[in-house]
Amino acid sequence: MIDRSNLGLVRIARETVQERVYAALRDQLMRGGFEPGQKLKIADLARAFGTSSMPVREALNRLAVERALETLPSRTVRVPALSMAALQDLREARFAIEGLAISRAASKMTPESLATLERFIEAQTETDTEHVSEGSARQNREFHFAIYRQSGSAVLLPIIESLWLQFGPYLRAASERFDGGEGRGINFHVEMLDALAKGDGAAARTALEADIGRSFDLVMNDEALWNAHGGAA
Amino acid sequence: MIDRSNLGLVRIARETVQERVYAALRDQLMRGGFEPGQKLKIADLARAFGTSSMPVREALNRLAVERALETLPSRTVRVPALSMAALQDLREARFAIEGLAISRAASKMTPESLATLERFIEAQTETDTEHVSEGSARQNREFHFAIYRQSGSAVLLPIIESLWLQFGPYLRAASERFDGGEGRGINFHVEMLDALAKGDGAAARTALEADIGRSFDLVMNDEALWNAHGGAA
DNA sequence: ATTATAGATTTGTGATCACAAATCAAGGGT
DNA sequence: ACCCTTGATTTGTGATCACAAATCTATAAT
Repeated sequence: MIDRSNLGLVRIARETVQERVYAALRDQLMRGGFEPGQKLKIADLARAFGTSSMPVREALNRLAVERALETLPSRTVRVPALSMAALQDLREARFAIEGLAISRAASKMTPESLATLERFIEAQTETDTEHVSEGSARQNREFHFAIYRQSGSAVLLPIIESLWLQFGPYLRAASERFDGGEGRGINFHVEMLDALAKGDGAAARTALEADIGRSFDLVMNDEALWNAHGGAA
Repeated sequence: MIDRSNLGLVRIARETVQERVYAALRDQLMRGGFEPGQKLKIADLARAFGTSSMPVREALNRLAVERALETLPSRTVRVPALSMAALQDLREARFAIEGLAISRAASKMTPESLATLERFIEAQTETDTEHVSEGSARQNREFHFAIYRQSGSAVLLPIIESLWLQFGPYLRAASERFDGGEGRGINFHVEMLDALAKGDGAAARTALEADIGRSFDLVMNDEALWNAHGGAA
């Protein structure tokens, strides 16, 4: 089909079609590009990506295993619609797991990693005055995962990514409300950075929980969300 | 046509070939049936199962996403060989996550669920005098997951299953040492049950950590394991 | 004897096709 | 009018094949 003869000595690890499709779908999910409850059909996506059904079905499978998507008994795949109880469940899990990661990171910070976090915060405050929804979500993500990566835990990282994927479809709603909301002044990221700089794991954890908790509050207090599509999944 | 009007209540969901293959491989991994570092080839397994390569590759993919297997840059799949550091990482994660699950379960126990746990312990002590390695591993698994299920967390359960899968290849070594070891008398399961019956989440968590910690100690103190195949993964 | 290289073999990825279950739509019976 | 059934369409699963990258092996050069 496509001629990909070896023009590129540059390429180290070859990139499979499945990975491109997976990355695209994952990104879309992370930024809330799909509606909760929306069904994803293999043939549609294959046509959209210009591939056969094979890479798409493997990408969907992978996302389903990561709990970013759910498989109905009829084998069709859809974006999960979280109930209020499911959101509480997810929030508690994020508190515990990301809390563990940040408290571990607190004792492993280096001047370099602290500087990196500082740069993220600066970039954050710049875009903050503009529009939060778009670039800031990515900045936020980078900031958090820079910390989690610093925890040095190969076990926790993929788990946390899965948790973020599960919250993904609601993240757009959260950041949109955050955009116009009143809580803009408070920046928990600064608190987190300060605590990490001091090596104070407990304080860092507290600030992180406040940060995560706010996102959830924004979603869970949004009446419009729960009237639109029945939240009982 | 076949009448499925009333019979349909029995059968819940049709079983795909992929699921059978997945279940078989997963079970094998859980009981330590594969060597750490062992490479799994699609064609071999397909021949062994009498299927085409398709269901096998999807099952392997799924297990890789669940971290029960790892994919090398050359796309070949193998059973991960955990380093000492990786085991410590895994142990801490299990402390935090399963600890959260049991402390949540402590406030949700019912007379029925307590009775179920008690039955597992009785069955355990019976097989205990015989041979631990085989049936007891399953009993142990059932006991733990009965608790985790009682936590009511749909988020934590699949995460915990993934953690158990990661420890799977070393579980055989642990239970074999446990078999002849001196620590037989202590049964942390009883402590866990007592704490759960009182609704004491903290005590249940402590007992659970002792239980998990012992498994890891048995593996991590086994010199033979680390001399055989270099533990630095 | 060791390393390098070229050819052969193995192995995974992606496309295409056949099949069966599920979903949807229309028509008939109560 | 409503529900049930029947048939058509859609959709996912599994098999087979073509291709390319990776691995292995044997041969040749130093």
